[in-house]
Amino acid sequence: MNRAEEDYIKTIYELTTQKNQSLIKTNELAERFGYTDQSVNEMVKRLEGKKLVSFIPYKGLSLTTKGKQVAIRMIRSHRIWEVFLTEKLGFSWESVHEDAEMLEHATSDQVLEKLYHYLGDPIHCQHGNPIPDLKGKMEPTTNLSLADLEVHDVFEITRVLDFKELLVYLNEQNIKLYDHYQVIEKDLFNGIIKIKRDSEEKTISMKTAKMLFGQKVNS
Amino acid sequence: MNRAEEDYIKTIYELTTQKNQSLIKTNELAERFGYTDQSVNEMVKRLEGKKLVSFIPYKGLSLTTKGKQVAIRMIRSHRIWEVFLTEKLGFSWESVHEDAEMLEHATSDQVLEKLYHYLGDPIHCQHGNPIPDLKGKMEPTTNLSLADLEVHDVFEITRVLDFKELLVYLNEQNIKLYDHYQVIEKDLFNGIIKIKRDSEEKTISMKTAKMLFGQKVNS
DNA sequence: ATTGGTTTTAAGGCATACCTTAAAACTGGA
DNA sequence: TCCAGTTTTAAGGTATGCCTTAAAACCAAT
Repeated sequence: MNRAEEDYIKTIYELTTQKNQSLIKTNELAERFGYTDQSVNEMVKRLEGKKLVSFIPYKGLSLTTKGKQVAIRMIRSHRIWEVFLTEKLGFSWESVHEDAEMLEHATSDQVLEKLYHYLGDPIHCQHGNPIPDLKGKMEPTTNLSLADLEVHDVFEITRVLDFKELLVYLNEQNIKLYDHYQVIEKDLFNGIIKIKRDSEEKTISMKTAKMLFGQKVNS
Repeated sequence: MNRAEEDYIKTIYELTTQKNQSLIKTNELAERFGYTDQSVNEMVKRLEGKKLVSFIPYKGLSLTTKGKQVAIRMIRSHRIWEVFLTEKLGFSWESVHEDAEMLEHATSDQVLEKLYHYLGDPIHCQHGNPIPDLKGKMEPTTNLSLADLEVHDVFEITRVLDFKELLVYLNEQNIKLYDHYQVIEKDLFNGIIKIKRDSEEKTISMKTAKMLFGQKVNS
């Protein structure tokens, strides 16, 4: 497994999870990476040869069990490093992605497990994404977003997309993980939602609201 | 700078420092890596093109100022990671080299400096090697070895070679950095040296003694 | 059943970083 | 000064991982 292969595996896993579908297309991968279809096709064949990916021409591709294990190992590594960088080194949550991306590929099993214990066996990264355990099991992620709520609903944010511009915006607005917000207005025509925490009101776009996940709370 | 180039730069620096000479030969590099002379020659040309190495055919090669900076940055990264792995994660000193080797290449300047402060701005790694500062300056290393001493001399070990078999042996013998030992016998014919700490005597080979560095102490 | 658009494959290229074999250039000692 | 041995370069090969262009295969809709 080299860096290029690892990136493919991880991206296939992410796309499959995000789209909640079992098969993805090679051209979706190509678009994500900014590569040509042909390059992706070549790599997919290589990964198929290594039994990491199964590919049915004209249908789509998916990770094998082995491929899934590799992907989850990298996600575990990535999220553990994110916790280290924020909790121990004091990085802000919007600045850790790239560094975690590099470090995750340079981490042996021994280092990863010792680091994990050193961090106190955390269950989530700073963005609320679950950290898979050694067997690859992880807490199911909520896909209920703020945009799915109705007026009067109270919502706890437990997960946000690891997307730099969003995170910078949330910093500016002082919106944090585990904050509770009540929906006070939903203007679908303008695509705007008004939310309130204590006496503080905020107006955010539906597009932004769709990037904040969590669960309803009894108010 | 990719991984291969970084490894060349670092190895050129190490060989130059170890041999205490300004020029090294391409075939020395080839031998160290286990590559052919031709492969090394090609890479040296590439590095020359990037102004990292200067090469005078039939004379030898050396790092340029730029190349030296790159090398020292990597050594800094390597030794900082070694401190982290031993001090924070609890790894033993003989087991950190490979992991530090991987991590050093995956570390941004920001992470390296925050990590350095997190560790309390250490001056040495666990093997006693100095950690260069941000400008590349580092404490000069002692090259006085235990093998250079005479009977009755008292010696403080301040640096040991980062060589797994040696470190395992030192663990077994409970010989640690900053320990003081007195030379009580030097048997050049058999290549053996007897040393004493408190009332404990140890017999080590001259070969081993040559891997332990430090300074004379007034007894 | 044909066709138009999508998807895949084929063929050839490029850069990196390694390899082998063999020729050419240089060095230093007799 | 010449020659033997060392060092370097030349030429061509391999695998990875990307590229372009173009042909072939397939699917679905008419």
